[in-house]
Amino acid sequence: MSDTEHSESGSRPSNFIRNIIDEDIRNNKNGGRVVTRFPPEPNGYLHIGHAKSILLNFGLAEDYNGHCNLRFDDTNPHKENIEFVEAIKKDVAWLGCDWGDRLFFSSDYFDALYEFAMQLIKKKKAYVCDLSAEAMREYRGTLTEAGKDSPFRNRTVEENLDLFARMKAGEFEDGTKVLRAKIDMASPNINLRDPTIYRIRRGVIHHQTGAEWCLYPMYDFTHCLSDALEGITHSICTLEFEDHRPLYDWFLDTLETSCHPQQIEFSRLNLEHTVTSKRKLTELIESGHVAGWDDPRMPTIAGLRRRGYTPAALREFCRRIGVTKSDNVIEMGVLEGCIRDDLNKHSPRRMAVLNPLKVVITNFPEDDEVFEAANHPQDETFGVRKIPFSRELYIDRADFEEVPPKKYKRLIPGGEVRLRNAYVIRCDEVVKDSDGNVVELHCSYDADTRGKKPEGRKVKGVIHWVSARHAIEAEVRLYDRLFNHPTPDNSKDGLSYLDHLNPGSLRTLTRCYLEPSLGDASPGDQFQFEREGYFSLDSSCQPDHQTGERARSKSIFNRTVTLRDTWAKIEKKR
RNA sequence: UGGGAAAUCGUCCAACGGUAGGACUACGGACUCUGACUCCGUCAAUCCAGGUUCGAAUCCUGGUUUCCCAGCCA
Repeated sequence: MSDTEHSESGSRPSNFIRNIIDEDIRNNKNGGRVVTRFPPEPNGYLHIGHAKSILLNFGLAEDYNGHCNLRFDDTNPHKENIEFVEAIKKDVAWLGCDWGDRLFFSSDYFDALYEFAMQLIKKKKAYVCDLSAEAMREYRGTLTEAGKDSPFRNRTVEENLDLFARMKAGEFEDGTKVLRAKIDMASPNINLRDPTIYRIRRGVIHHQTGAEWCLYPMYDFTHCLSDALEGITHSICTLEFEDHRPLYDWFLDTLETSCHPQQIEFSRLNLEHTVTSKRKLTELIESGHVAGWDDPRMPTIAGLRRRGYTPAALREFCRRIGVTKSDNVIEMGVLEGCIRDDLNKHSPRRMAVLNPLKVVITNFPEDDEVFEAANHPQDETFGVRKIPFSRELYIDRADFEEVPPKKYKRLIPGGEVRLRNAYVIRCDEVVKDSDGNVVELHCSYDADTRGKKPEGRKVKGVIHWVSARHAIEAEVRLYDRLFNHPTPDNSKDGLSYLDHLNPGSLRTLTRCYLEPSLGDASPGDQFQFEREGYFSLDSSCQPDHQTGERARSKSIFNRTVTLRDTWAKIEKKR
C-alpha cells in the first residue's frame, strides 16, 4: 500500500513535538527511548479535547516504538470517583489505544511522594504553614506585587518533620495546615511563591486508597514526580501549564530522581459551537440542559460514540487539526467532514422517510412487488437487500412542492420523479384537508421504468420512499449544534455560555417510517438514510430479553450528521 | 501595570535563509437512479515598522494584538 497518498492512515505530518523527539533521538537523549503518558483526572468523562491528547501521546509511543502509560491523576478525592475511572478506560480503549499493563494511578505513589516530601523538608526546601487559605492569598501578593514570607517559613527541619508526621496521622483539621515548597515569595512567576504541595483531607474515602490517607499531594508536586517514577521521557500537556514548567523542573532538580522528563506544552483544542471544559460539561448535565455525559449532543467521547461517530473519524480529525502552540478554534465542519468521509465509505444505504406524506399509486395492482437494491453504490461487497413496493407509499414532505422554487427537481403537480430503486411516477392529484394542507398524493407509475430510463423524456429528480404497509415506525432524533454562538464561553457579549444554548439542538421526530430491513439493526449500527444523512441505532434499543427481538416500536435512530446538502445551501441564499 | 506564550488564505496546518504549499470551507463546472460520493477548476494569507542579506514567513530591533497565570483544582 502506498501510504503517503492516503489521507486517512498514512501521512503523518510533522509537528513541533515530533521535531523535538527526532532531535532527542539524534542526540541519543534518554537512550533513544520514548515514553509518554496520558494523565486524566477521573472527575468527569473525556471529551474531544482529550482525544487530541490521547491520540498524540499514544500515537507518539506507537510511531517511536515506545510506550504510553495511562495514569489516573487521582490526588483530589473530593471530585473523583470510580465511575469516571471506568468510563475513561472505556473511552481510551474505544479510541483504539492500548495501554497494555501500563495502567497507573498517582495514588500508587502516595508513599513515595510522602518520602519525597520529607526529603524536601530535610533539604530545608519545604515547611509546614499554618496560614489560612485567605491569609495565604494575602501573603501571595498580586501579579504585579511581590508576596511576603509566611511567618512559619523558617520552622526547623525537626519541627517540620514532626508537624508533617502529625498531619499524616490525622491530628489536624482540614485547612489548618499545609506543606509548602520553600522557593521564592518574590518570584514574578506566582507558581513559585511557595506553592502548597500537601493539604489535609480527613474523612474522605479515596476510590483507590480508601481511608488510608488524610493528606493528599497537589498536582504540581505529584505530576513531575509520577512522571519521573514512571520513566516518562516526554511529558506532554496543554499550554496553561507552561508557567508551571519552572516548578516541574524545580522539584525534579531539588529532589533525587532517576530521570528528568521534559515537559512540552501544546495548545488545547477549541471546537466551534461547543464547550470543552469539564466544569461546564458537568454544569450542562446538572442543570438538565442535556441528558448526561453520553448525550449525543455532548462533545464527550461517550456522546460522540452514541451520536454515531467512529474512532477512525476522530483519529482522522486529530490528524487534520494538527498540533501546535498557537490558539485555535476548529470549525465544526472539519469534524463533520471526517465522519462523513468514514461513514460514506463504511455504512450501508437504506431508505427512511422522516416527514411522511402518503402517496397512492392509483394504477398499481393490489399485489406487492419486491425490489433488490444495492447496499452501497460504490462498493459491491456490501451486497443487496430486498425492499417491498406496494400501492401505498410514504415519501418525504420536502420532496413535494405545489409551487416549486426554481431548479426544484423533485415531485410537483403533473410532474414526474424517480422513486429510488423503483419506478418513475407522475403526480396526478393533490389531496388536501379542509384547511388546505396537503394530506395525500395520487400518482401513477410508468411500469416500463424499473431499472431503465423512461422513453423519450428525462426525469431528473430521484426521491426515496417506503411502502406504507411494510414500513417500520420509528423515532428519529435530529441533532444540531449545542450552542448558537461559535465560541459560547468566550462570546465577548457579556453573556454566559448558557445564554447561547441552541433551543433546537434536539428535534425528536416520532412518526418516521423505515424500510423493513432496518428492523434487524442492533444498537450502534450505522446507516446512510439516503438523501438524509447518517444515522445510528441508539444504545437504548437493546433487544428484548425474552424474545431476543427488539420491539419494533422501540426503534430510535440518532442522526450522526446530515449529508452535504447543496440544495439547502441554494435555498438558504434565496 | 509583573511573568509566561502565540501571531501564515475564512478555518486548521506546512514551508527550519532560496518558487509561500496542503487540508477543510467557499465559488464555478463535469458526472449521477442519493441535489450524496467522485472528478476538474477558481478565489484566498506571511500582524505592523525598521534593519541584516544577493535573497527574509524564517535572523535582529522596536511596536501591535490575542491567550494563560494571583485554588489548600488539575
